[in-house]
Amino acid sequence: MIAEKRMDIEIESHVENPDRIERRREQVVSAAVKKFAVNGYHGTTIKEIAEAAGVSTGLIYSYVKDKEDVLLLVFMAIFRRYQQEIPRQLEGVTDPLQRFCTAVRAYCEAVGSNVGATVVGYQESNALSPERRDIVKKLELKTNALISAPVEECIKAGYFRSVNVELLTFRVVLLAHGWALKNWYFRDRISLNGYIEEGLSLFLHALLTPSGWQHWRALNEVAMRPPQPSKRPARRRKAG
Amino acid sequence: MIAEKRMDIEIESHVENPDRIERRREQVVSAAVKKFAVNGYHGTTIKEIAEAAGVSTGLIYSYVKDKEDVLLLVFMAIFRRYQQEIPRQLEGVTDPLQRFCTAVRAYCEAVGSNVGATVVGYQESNALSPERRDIVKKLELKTNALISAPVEECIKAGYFRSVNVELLTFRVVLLAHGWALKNWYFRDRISLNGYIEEGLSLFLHALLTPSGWQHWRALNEVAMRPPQPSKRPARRRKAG
Amino acid sequence: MIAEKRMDIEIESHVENPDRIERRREQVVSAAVKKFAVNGYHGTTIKEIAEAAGVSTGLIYSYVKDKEDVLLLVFMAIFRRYQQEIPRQLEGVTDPLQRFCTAVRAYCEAVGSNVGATVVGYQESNALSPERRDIVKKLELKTNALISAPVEECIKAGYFRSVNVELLTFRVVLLAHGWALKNWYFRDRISLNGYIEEGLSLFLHALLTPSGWQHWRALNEVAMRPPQPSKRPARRRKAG
Amino acid sequence: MIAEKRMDIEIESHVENPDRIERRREQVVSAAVKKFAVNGYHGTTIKEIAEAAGVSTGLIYSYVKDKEDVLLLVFMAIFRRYQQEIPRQLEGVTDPLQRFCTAVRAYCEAVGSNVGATVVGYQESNALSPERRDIVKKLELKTNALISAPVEECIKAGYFRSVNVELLTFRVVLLAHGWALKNWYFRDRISLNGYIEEGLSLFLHALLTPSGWQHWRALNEVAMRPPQPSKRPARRRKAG
DNA sequence: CATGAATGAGAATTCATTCAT
DNA sequence: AATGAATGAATTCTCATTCAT
Repeated sequence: MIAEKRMDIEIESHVENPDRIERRREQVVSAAVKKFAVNGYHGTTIKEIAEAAGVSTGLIYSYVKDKEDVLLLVFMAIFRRYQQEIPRQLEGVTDPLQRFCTAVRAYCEAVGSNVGATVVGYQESNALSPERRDIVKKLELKTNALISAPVEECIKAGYFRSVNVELLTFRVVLLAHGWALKNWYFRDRISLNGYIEEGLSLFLHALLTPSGWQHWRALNEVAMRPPQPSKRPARRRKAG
Repeated sequence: MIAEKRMDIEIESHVENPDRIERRREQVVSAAVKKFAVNGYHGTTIKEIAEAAGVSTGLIYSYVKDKEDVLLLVFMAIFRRYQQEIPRQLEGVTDPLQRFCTAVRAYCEAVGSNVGATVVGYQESNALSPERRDIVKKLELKTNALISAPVEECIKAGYFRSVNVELLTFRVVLLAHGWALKNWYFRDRISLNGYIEEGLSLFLHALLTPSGWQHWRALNEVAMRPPQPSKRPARRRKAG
Repeated sequence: MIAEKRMDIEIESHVENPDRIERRREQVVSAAVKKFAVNGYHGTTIKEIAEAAGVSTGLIYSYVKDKEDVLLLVFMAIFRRYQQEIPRQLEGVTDPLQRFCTAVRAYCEAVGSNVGATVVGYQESNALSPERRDIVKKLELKTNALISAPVEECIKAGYFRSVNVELLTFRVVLLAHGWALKNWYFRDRISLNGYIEEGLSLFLHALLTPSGWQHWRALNEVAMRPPQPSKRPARRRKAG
Repeated sequence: MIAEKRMDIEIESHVENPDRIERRREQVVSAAVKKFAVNGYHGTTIKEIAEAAGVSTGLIYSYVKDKEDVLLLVFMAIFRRYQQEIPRQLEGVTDPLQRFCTAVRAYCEAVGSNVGATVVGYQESNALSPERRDIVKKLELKTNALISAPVEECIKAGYFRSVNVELLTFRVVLLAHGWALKNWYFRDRISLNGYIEEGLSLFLHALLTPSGWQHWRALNEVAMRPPQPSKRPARRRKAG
């Protein structure tokens, strides 16, 4: 946790006090995300970020080397969120299938609660210098591990067919990011929850083995957190 | 068809001759795609595009109102490609299931043969003014129709479960775009073909009804282009 | 007359035929005046002039060295007008006082019938290169002679007090140009005629000697072209 | 008075401090006037103004929205000068006729001490956008009031014939501006003072009633500031 | 002679970054 | 530490001028 907390420690700052650094950077990143989400990275000036953060332009440069660093901080904040939210929701969940579903939901919800930043992540990733882009790629792969682990568990447990884990993970990631990327389209057509369950259902239909289906039914009879019934006619069919 | 071909003529130009317009714009767009793919829209100057296209900066402004128009032309070129390639490959294919598979493959291949432009499409779409963004959205929805039509045919024929067509279409789109978006990752891990078939397999497993599976097997006995065998243990399950 | 007609012969042209040169230049100047009057010299492009003249941009450069030459042609056209109009109206007028009044009226009317060009003359004169500005200055002084001659005659005849002829001439010029310069203000307040007679009246009151007044009254009894009565209370005063 | 002083504060600036704004703008306007007077508005680049003012190009845009604003500031500076100088010289002068003469002289002197700016005013007024042109027109009319008031007083006092005040005012304005407009001509022929007194004499001859003349003579016997005797032979004639 | 596409130098403007206060 | 005025390099876009057809 401390590692994550200080993940951005590598970014240079003229200021000594680490707490102050953290506080100021949060202030700036939060303002930057807002602005970037509306006008994009290139459409946002440092001055605007400073104003939105309620600080002077000069101050930003005490906590950041250049404008790109602000973007990198935004990326880091996104990934930090994933690293915090997904494990938090997985806490105490032990069943592989449940862990998979929970991870997918947690990821999608994390994206959903920060559509702006996620879109910025996609749209502006090539505004980063190669080195910084590498950092982001690493963070991305690290985040993927949060999804691929439950997938592997499900395969090992015989619930999922044996598929290419990497590709599947990536498809889950796209499911989540898709909500952000095409938010303009989905916004007034479907709820985030509906979107998630429809996606999850597609994955389960594609992956569950017969034993997996059995386990799935068993889980849903205990019914801790059933997917929305309307979205699973298949279950009833199977149940019937 | 002619309408699509001249879609970009609506963009203002000081030059009258439509052939010349088309030729010059192709020249410019082609150079722009190359440059945008490397440095992004904002990271590319008009001068660079002009140089890459082997023309003067002034010339560009004879065929385009401003830099944003160049980006719009790039988008239009992408969509034009979809509108040309997918129907071309569907020509003569009548079976719904085959049409679905062919459409998915054609879409993915179109993206694959123009990764640069597709990524630019994602990354820079918010660099467009609202009106132009609307044009792009419309083109996108129009392209989606190329996928959703076969999906609906498959459902009507009883081959696919009855799912939300819009969402499914969108998922296919993401499958295709995913190849471009994460190309940096997949490039040295999997071939485009492998990527496509893995994705297609996932969709089929998720969607095919028993009758769909039957039809699928029948099709593959004629065996024009079978999915990789290792990916279909499920069939046996259903059959059993 | 031929000299004036060919006044602009010094401007280079790639075209041989003098008649064609004249015709084309007239076409261009007339278009230029229209455009300049609305958008000024700097606000008008060669392309716009060409369009307004119904020719190609290239053609203009066959009859003119550069854009400034077009402006110079405009100036020349203005002065040609003065040189034509004022003498034409003075033709047959022999009385010095009448010649003065006629010259003033003719000058003002010439300006009035070409407000646009006159304003351009003022506003853009310093857009000319020094050499061309010198040409314009010479033309201006030459035009002034049309006014200063009658003034001198009037002084010699004892009708006018002996004043500084140069200054007075210049004041008459300003009277005429004033109509153009402040046209935005006068347009809906007074007619050109009213403006002229008021100005003329002021000059006469300032200049006429007693013998001048006497002559003036005599002239007006013959009454070829009396100033508007309402503007000459002074006469009555003297008469009384 | 304070209102006038801060008139230009209405022009947008990124800088808050009004004193700094005023100081910087003066710096820039002063440089701009110099440059404009030589090369005109269009012939002067922002870079040149910046260099002449000893600042960076960027700085100018902290105090001004665009280049046109610089021109507007130049205009405002001209009018501010009139609004300051003319009232200052009229201070303590109560006699209508003296007020008229003083106002005319003050106006001409104000113009004379800033020929460059005045010429720019004429030549470049149509370089302004309509809204800004309106501002300038209003300022011009406001300035005219400084002249028309004494004129009306003189008429009311019976010193002047009853003439069209607007037209007369305008003629006085042209007298003053004429010095600037044709400065290239007058410069080596006559002093500003000679020019003024000749002009004033013309007006007085044109306007003074018998009672006006009487008052005039009385004033000049007290002889605070007599017009150059050589320019007023008329008086003697009348007196005789 | 006439055309109009092509050129490219030049201008206004923006904005990341610095630094004196 | 914080401020925000100042800098100036970089970029988009324009338009006078040329020249192949």
